[in-house]
Amino acid sequence: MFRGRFEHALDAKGRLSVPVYFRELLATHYDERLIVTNFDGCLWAYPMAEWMEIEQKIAQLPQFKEEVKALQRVFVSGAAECPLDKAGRILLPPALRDYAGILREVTLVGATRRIELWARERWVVVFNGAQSALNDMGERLAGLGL
Amino acid sequence: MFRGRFEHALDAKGRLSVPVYFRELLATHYDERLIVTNFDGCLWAYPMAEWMEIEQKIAQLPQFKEEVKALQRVFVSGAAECPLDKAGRILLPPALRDYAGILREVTLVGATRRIELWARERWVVVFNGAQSALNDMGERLAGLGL
DNA sequence: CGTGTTCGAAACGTCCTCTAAACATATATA
DNA sequence: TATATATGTTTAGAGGACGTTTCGAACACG
Repeated sequence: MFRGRFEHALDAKGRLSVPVYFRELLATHYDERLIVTNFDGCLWAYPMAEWMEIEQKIAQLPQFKEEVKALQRVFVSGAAECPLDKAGRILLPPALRDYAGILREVTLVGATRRIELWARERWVVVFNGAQSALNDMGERLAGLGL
Repeated sequence: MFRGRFEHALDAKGRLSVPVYFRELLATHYDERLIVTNFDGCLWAYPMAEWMEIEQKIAQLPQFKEEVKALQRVFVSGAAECPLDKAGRILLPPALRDYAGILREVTLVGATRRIELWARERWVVVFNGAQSALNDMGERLAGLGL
């Protein structure tokens, strides 16, 4: 399970060094392949095995439903395989970088089954938003069974 | 189960010495690893085993729900492992200190399954707030089955 | 009232991990 | 063959992590 936050920077070639902590998780619980896709104004990175499960589920959904088509057109079509190189870095395709507004500074966000990649400036906004959302959703949160 | 209140202070490197009482609880009922995360303007510290249960539950929730994403972005992404060192201290990462407004003085609050860490000034306010809240919530309190 | 013990705070000092940047090599394309 | 793009390697140094010791205050006990 991914958790924790890390501040990294792309190198001149658009490569992002994955934090050692995540690398070790990947090495011990998964393989070293990540699938990265676009969503919510940031990038979602999944270990291959997790991604396959999700893809499988999407494939079972009614293919003519609007929300399914939309999901496929954004979430599935954006997906790119980004294997870790020998220095523990991943190369982020330009299209994904553009989508997420990533130029150099990236905040890596451990989010249980995925890692989110945010352009630093966007993350600040989103984090505060999420926090106030949690306050406003007290009851719904309680409903989650935690 | 954690209970009681303690007033401690960080050292120059941001380390917090955990009260002996909590240390002994950890040693006898858990292992010596704590997961610390940010919530409600303070820090929540869980024994690893407790944390894993919560994380597990979060992983089972619908990942596209707003409240789940918010929870992951605040609660899960804030989580850092803070093992006890040989002097019974934990190192609080700067990001967590900032979040909780902790500079030096910390109030450690035993809260059953977790320990809360508060910046002293905030704690005073929150404690009084909780007190009046208890008065206003007589009925809801009764509904808890105690 | 004095003594001893426990525990937290402070002050040092060292080690070493990790990232980022720079450099080098390979591969592909024109 | 030359140039651009992708991939790999190396290095340095900054920052963080960790351990130890000493001091002092608080407390308990005789």
